[in-house]
Amino acid sequence: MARAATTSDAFNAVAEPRRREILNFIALQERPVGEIVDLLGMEQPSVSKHLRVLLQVGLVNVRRDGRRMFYRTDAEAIRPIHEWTETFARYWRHQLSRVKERAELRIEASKDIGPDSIPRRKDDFDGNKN
Amino acid sequence: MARAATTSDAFNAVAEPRRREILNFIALQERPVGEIVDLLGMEQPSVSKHLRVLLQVGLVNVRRDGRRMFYRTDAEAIRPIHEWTETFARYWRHQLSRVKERAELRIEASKDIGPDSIPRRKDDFDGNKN
DNA sequence: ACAATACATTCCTATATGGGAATATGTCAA
DNA sequence: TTGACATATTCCCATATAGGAATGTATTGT
Repeated sequence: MARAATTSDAFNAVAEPRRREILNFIALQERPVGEIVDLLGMEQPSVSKHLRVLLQVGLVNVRRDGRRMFYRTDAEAIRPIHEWTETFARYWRHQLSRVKERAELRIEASKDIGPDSIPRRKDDFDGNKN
Repeated sequence: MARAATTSDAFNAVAEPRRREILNFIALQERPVGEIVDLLGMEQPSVSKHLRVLLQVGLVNVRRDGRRMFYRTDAEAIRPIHEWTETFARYWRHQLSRVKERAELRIEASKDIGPDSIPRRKDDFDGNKN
């Protein structure tokens, strides 16, 4: 099997950086394609294709006005991603407090032993975590 | 150009559902590969390959113990994704309250004009948003 | 009807993929 | 050393890109 289609879900769709840029750009206000092209500096066909992908997974809505198509981000479709990452938030919030504690310990220690005894960042991750 | 490598960043790495499953599974506790294979019901080479991708983008850490390799999710690497989605959270929170308001209005209205005048969901998005 | 404008689609191609199968590597135990 | 165990890697292939270039389609103004 090959990689899943970009249109298979929001996760795959937003993996592409340009598509995230577009979503950011049209989050507050709907915009016609031409504006996206101009302000984000992408090729028009490229933008149309990206918008098509986003539309298929429900990440954007469209509205036609004359010859222009106004696209806008539908934030609701990003929610599943947010929720998936949210389950991990408690871990890094945890880790953050641990890092803070350690930092304080280091400050205490360095008063006596000097800065050379301060472990580099890498050791926090490579070594014995348990 | 083809699609960006799965190893290019966390966004691309987590686009694959199996990899998200793995990340969920080893979030609380480090696990040897064999356990992931058994409990998630994937082929061993497949798990190894997924773990390699996750390792390359820093989404997991490894520790060797004898012949076993213990992997564990590094939640910190998921943070950029969470933060990107967080910028949209305010929109759907917004929209939620708007939906609530509208729901209340509909309830009021339906007392007088009956249920047929309730606009279908689609109209909320297609129509005049500004 | 016709030209101009605004988008969408098609065709092309190099490239990366994920799964299956087979094999290689590394580590321990006797 | 040898065998067993745990994991990693390689090979093969069908598939889906994303971008560039060219072309198609829809809509408006005259």
